[in-house]
Amino acid sequence: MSTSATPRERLLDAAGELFYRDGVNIGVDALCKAAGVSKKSMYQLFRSKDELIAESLASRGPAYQTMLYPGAEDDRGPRERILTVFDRQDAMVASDNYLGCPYVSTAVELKNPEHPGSVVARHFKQQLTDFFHRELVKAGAEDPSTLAVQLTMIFDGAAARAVVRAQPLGGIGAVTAAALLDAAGIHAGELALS
Amino acid sequence: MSTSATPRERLLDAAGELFYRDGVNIGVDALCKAAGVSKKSMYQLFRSKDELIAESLASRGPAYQTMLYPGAEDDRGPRERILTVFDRQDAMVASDNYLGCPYVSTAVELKNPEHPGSVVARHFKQQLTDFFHRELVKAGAEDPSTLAVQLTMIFDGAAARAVVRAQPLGGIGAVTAAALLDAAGIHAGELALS
DNA sequence: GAATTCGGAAACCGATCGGTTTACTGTGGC
DNA sequence: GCCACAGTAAACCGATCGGTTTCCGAATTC
Repeated sequence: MSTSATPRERLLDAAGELFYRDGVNIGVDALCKAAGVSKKSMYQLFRSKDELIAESLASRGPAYQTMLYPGAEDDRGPRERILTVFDRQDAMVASDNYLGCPYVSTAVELKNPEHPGSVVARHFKQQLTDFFHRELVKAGAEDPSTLAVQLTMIFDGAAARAVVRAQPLGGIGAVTAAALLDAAGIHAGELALS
Repeated sequence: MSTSATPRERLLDAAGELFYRDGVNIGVDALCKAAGVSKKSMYQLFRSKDELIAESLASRGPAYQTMLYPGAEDDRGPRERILTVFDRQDAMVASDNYLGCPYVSTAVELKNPEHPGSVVARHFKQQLTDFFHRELVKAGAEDPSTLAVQLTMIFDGAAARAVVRAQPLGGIGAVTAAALLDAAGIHAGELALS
């Protein structure tokens, strides 16, 4: 455990990992011990455990999205860029300590949709839908809004399937997304004719 | 709270509701108080809280499936029978105290896939996939196994979407399932030619 | 009517919960 | 040297955790 990072960074990192691995009911004591930070420091850096939950979720966002979304340098077509998300999710799911999408899992545990952590989760899901939507518009999809939501749903469905450890069916998310894109007439390398 | 049912039934009912509404971390005291059962009775009816979790999940199964699956008296085609599941899910999701599929949510909270409750959840998901599979075979689907898994995934994706309270898009599960069935060439009222 | 069983109420156990407080150690500025 | 600050360790708070035990009342059985 590196002491180099600031207490705040160490706390956010440890919280991100422990809330994911053990659930949001992990104790504050265990959290602080893992982060090498005193409870006193934690409670003057964050108003409450609930706020730490939300902030640790939010702080994971950029790295998570970078891991999931294709970068701007990927100049393949929208279809390929969309399917990249599902391929990368498949890779994460294959890890045996995968416990579902951190945002959905946290929202499930929190139950209360008004909880600051739930708000962050909702925001992240919207960003995923927005990414799909942008690509679908580029591809000239007929109904990009509906299709973007459908793709988000498949993403979360694939994650749920991994959580319950249903018999693995490799790449099922990508296959399903591809089927939906096929049905919408969105083919490889294709851009909207304009 | 009815005192008519046996302590075991009252306990299973209360557990089914409270574990769903408040999460599996709800205390045994609160549980027993809600059920009108003493802790002593609880612990001689169930070995542990974990066993109660599993048994209450299992006991909900039949009613849940009856609410979700079309009955044998529904003699419409496989496509309609499959879409019925999604329509009924939509109705459940519309309730403002919907907190996701109880089986997936519990598995998410338990984290441990070896937990007896997780085993029950996995079993229920397999039963849903099996239902889809049977209908798809009746419809003469080309690849019923893959398609059944895809439909299960859409089911769980729609539930996840409701949990994070993403902007509601009514019937999106049914629409997506229908799109997948269309793509597979499974049309209304159609039975396999044999 | 006596004995036995069932089950609820509640005390009890050590551990942990979220959160606060005190006391102490380092490290920087000046 | 000295002061102020950041931060850790640990005690402390009342509440609750999963689980066990004791006690006692209300049935059931013969």
